[in-house]
Amino acid sequence: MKETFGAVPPGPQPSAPPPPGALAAKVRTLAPSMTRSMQRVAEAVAGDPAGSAALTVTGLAERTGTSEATVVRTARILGYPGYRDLRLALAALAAEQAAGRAPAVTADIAVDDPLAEVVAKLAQEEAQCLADTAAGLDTAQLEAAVGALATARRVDVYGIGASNLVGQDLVQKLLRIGLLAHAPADPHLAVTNAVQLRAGDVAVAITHSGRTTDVIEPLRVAFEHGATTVAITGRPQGEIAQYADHVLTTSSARESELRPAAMSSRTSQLLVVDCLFIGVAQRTYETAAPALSDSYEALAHRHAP
Amino acid sequence: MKETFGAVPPGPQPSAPPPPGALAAKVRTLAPSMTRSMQRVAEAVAGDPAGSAALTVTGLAERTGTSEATVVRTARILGYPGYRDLRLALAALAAEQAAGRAPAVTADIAVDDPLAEVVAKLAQEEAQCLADTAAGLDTAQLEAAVGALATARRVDVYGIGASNLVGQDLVQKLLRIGLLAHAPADPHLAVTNAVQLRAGDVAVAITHSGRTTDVIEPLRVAFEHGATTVAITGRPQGEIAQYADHVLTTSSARESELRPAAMSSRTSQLLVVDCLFIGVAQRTYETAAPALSDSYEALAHRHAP
DNA sequence: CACCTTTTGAAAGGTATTTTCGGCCTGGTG
DNA sequence: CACCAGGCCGAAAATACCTTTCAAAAGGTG
Repeated sequence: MKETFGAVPPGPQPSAPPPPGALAAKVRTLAPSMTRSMQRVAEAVAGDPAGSAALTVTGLAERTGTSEATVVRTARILGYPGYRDLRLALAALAAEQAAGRAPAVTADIAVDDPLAEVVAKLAQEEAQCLADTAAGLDTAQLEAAVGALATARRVDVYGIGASNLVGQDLVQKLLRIGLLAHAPADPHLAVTNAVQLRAGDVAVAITHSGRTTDVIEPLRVAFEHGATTVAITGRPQGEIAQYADHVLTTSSARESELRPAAMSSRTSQLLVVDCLFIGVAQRTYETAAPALSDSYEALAHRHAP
Repeated sequence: MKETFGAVPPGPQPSAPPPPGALAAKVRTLAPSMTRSMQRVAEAVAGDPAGSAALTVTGLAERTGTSEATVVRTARILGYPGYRDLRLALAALAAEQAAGRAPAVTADIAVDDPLAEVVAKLAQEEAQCLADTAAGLDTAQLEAAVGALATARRVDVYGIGASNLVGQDLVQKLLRIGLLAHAPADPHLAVTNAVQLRAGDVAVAITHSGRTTDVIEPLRVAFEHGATTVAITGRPQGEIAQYADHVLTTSSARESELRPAAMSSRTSQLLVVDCLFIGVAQRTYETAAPALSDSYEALAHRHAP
């Protein structure tokens, strides 16, 4: 590997391919798929970006009581080509949070919190969740997914429970711009539907855990039948990724007793769904725009004057 | 490291520690003491920190038409032990100034926005929406609604289209903590249900416009049958308020062509729903907590290992 | 308890950075 | 104009750092 040699064009290209500030979020998202020693490393870099950026691989390995290999592996999991790049990102992150605003850590919602506080904390948590998701979303994957949807002959959306509602949201939106979409709530029906899919069709699976059998199964079937498959999940390493052409990662904020992870995942998922929708609407603007206003007008008489 | 010691004019102090920010200034100050090729390097890094940080010594040497040695020498002049450290500082600087120009009041999402921007704008808009809603939510009304729900014998949730999905979200949550709840999607069914309600029951209506006939109607029926009625709407003055004992106001952010108000209202509505749920869960903690973990465990086997 | 899978660190193998070293250009001088 | 410092510069060697490999250790499983 020659690293970034001739590959860099002489022109100005300031944008950063690796996400800048999403590190803490990514650590949280990916921690479950890490081994113990990797988690130690991830914790160290998330906890002290500045300090870690000052260390070499060997130094960081020593500080975390692991080996160089583990440090590199962790960097890979976090989405960087190697430690060198993680280190750069750490330096950037440190500067950013030194210069910028406080990360604003919210306390968990407690049983005896007054309602006013509950409202504030919930709003804050969900906002954080949105920021994390936006920061961690892989634009290239999104682009690919949007492209597939925009030209899809037919779209199936698989999700169970709360995720099914998100799926229905997507379906409602897609229908409004003229796409053919379904979000079967019944797992058997989902598989039955999936069998019908072929190349040119798109299947979207939504599952926070990435391990929900009832959602993996229809996606697998769709995948094997040649449909383009998209997974919206909080565990991009999960089993579901095996059957997904494009993986869109949602971030899960910390969970508390009263607010399980499943609850906050919905916010992330909806953001991703909205992005998909807007993307598709942009690409099919000629037909989407009139379809949107048509559907608006068609509903007008259902409202009181 | 003897290097060009005697050659450095005694004027400006070489500044021993590695300061992060004032790089451009330093380049200007130290430029006189630099040779021509060094100046080219210094200019390049000062002019495009981000781009330079992405390059290796060799890459930067090529871009500036010099050699690796010169790049390293320049780094030394600028006060760093070597290029490696200059590179880290550059990454930090780039992040810093990127964060600086971040705020940028969100413009509307345009048809030709690149996806990365769409993601950022959507996240920002929804976060704004959350903040607005949290700020505008009447805690007393919320408290009252929570109280009614916590002791309800039965809960009906009315909503159509996207709002119905929000209603289903609420229903799913309430079911998880042992409440009896329904969210009929069919307006006729909704009215049929509403007729059954009596004092001690709760009806929740969700409509952004506050004028959706299909939602007003069942709420009116419920109201007239003595049920406690709650309205979640963006128009607290709307017709629906007439039949609501408690009105919870959602905020609607500005709408754009591609993003109708209905879309952003969902975020607000979900926040309100979450607040209701948490409130109820707090007040029924004794039964809610075990019910929550039961439902979690019951689903465990539906996940792959 | 044997077997297999996963995880881990030591050491080998590469790359990127730093240092060395000699050529070359510049400008001054006889 | 020829010659000679004196320092600038880059090719290549030397080193530091990062990455990969691989076998041992740890952890599960039948």
